[in-house]
Amino acid sequence: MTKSTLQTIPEACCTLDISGAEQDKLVAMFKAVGNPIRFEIMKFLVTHPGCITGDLVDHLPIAQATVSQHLKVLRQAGLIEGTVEGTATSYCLHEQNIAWFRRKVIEIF
Amino acid sequence: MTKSTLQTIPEACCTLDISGAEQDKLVAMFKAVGNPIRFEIMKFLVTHPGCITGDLVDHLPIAQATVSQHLKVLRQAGLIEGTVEGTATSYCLHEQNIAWFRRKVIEIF
DNA sequence: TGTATATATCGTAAAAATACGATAAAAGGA
DNA sequence: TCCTTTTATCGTATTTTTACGATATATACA
Repeated sequence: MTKSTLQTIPEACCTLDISGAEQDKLVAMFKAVGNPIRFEIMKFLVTHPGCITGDLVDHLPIAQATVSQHLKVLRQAGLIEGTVEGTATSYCLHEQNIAWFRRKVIEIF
Repeated sequence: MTKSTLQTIPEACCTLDISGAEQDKLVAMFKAVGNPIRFEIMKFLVTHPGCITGDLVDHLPIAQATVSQHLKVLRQAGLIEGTVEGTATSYCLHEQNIAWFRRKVIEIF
């Protein structure tokens, strides 16, 4: 008797309205924030909106180049926004995308 | 003139009540779900609660050993629970931890 | 007791992430 | 214009993650 004859996959009890590019975007956000340093950056931006890269470099135990790299990951995930101000760059959470993120988490989990 | 003399770190506009082991746990959850295969597993468990490992192996484009490894990551992050039933293992979301996860996301973001 | 089934774990190769120093780029001030 | 400041990017070493086949483990069944 083959496996497929007996196997009972539980019925889908519901549907989940996420897939494709939207799902990829959400997973990228989870991945971005699923790193201790990047989570710490997000925390710092919640409590210090508009701070510049140097503030984060001071706050974190890693080199400037690495902070910059992490900021890039968060930017590309759409979680934060950088604004060039003179020689500095000011960072904030990307409120609109964060709101979307929160909605999706609530929707799915 | 030194940097510290002029630098103006923006005031903390608020506090964020997460740190230490709790923060580590949350980051681990984000990391676990921040992988396309593992997110797909979570989705499948939402729609097919109580399914067994083999169901996931059938549903995913990767080897059984790899699925098992991903399930372990999700288990260790506290996102899912496995129940041994005969030779099979039935998986479900860990509802209590998922609820905590959702609360924390809402609280922070 | 032997065999089949289901899953977890082991060992390992390949790919990706993380970190750093060095350097480029871009703006401001002397 | 030259120097300083700030940040991003490049090149690269190291670590971690991801994937696989092979194998161990544990239950069920004949």
